[in-house]
Amino acid sequence: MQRNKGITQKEGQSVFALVDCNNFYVSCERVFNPALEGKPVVVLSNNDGCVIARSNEAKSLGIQMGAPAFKCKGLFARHGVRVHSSNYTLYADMSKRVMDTLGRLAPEMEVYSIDEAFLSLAGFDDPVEYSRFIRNTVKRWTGVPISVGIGRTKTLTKAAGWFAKKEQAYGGVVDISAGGDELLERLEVGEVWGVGRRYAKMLIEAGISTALGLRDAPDEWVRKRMGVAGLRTVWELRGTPCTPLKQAGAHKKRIVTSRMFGTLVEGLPELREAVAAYASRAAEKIRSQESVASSITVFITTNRYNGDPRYSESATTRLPVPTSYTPELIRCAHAGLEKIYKPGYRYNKAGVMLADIVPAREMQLGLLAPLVHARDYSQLQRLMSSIDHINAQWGSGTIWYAAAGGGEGARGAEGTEGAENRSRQGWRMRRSLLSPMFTTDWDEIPAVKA
DNA sequence: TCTGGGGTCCTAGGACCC
DNA sequence: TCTGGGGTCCTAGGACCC
Repeated sequence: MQRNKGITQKEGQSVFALVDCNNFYVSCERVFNPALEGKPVVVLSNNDGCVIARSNEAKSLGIQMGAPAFKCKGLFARHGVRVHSSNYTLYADMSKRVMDTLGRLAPEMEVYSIDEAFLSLAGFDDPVEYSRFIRNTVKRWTGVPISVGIGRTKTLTKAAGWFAKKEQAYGGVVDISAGGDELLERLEVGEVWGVGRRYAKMLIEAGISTALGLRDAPDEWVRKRMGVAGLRTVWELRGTPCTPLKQAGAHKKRIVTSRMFGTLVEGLPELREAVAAYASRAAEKIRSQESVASSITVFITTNRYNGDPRYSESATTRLPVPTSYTPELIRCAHAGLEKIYKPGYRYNKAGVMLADIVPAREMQLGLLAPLVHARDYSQLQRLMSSIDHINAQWGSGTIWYAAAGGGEGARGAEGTEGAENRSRQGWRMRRSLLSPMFTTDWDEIPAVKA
């Protein structure tokens, strides 16, 4: 290891692969509905707000990523586009299947996102051939098509992956260590991993328009204009690894649960319900990584597009003792909400963020003594883990918190109206075009007729 | 009271990613 | 009617301390 300007560099020959699921959410829908094959298909964000996944056919129609769904209605109708609400339960389950498969095929891997993973292929005689094998195996075992980019650094695998995905001629696998310069010259600088819109504009104005140009830019100049992160990107383009594979099991440093509401919300009671539901979900997430949080932030905001008077505010509460205990987190979230809530506004989004996260086992029991008897504390932990277990087995929302005003069932919006003392539940999501929970709900597993 | 260097911690905001 | 929901890292500046 050698150090220079904040960059850690590893010696030795490295070979990485980037596995990227093609149009992942659309591919998940297709696995269970083969009639979608060859058709233009899109998947919408929560509340059916905008387009977040497109099949190749939909991309060819000019449908943009992030396009508001209401602006695409005409186009969808004219071309018979199949439109789906997002079904994260299904996608998360499919993702796990893909990642489990990859885990069996590579000695080391980093799950980078719901649809991407980096693998280490150091030591394989023929990484290209092996990547084709991986590609076929994932397709056969899960039904999901993938592309693979191969290179000496993660940044180079991303560049290779871009060609593997965009240019069919490669057959889904591209190794950038052969003919790298030619590919880097064909890659627009804005497509480089780590170069976003701002830097792309700056680089183009400075006369650097391709990945190759960026690779050959002087260190000092890059350092000054793009910081050490930019310098790391440039070194990686040159084949020097600066970002190793992230260890499996690394815990998140922040956990956010936030949603746009199904309809605009004015009253405090409804906001309290929404915030309780989000705090409860965030608490589940943090318990699943066996951590506790030392601070909780609640935020609310009005619609930024509809011309309403705008207001958005957040409140952070430091927890006297780091915790993952749902009722305590709901209590603090409510206290924060009371501080920032202003009547007279129509809110369209709220959220809860847990921060200053530490592993539960590192929390010193001594800290707890003045507040909770140690035995009580372990009882609380057992209670939480029983609830999580039941919800995992029988579906999220089987057991929920009264403060959240009714189960956050996987399908969300149904069956909670009418009870006394209950708000109108306008904050719940709209998902009118939802596909069935094929893999995670006993009632919706497809039946095979023999 | 003023002057100065240097260190740490925290926070807000910017840039990026999917 | 109608515009997602997560994350990471870095930097600059202020407060505070010696």
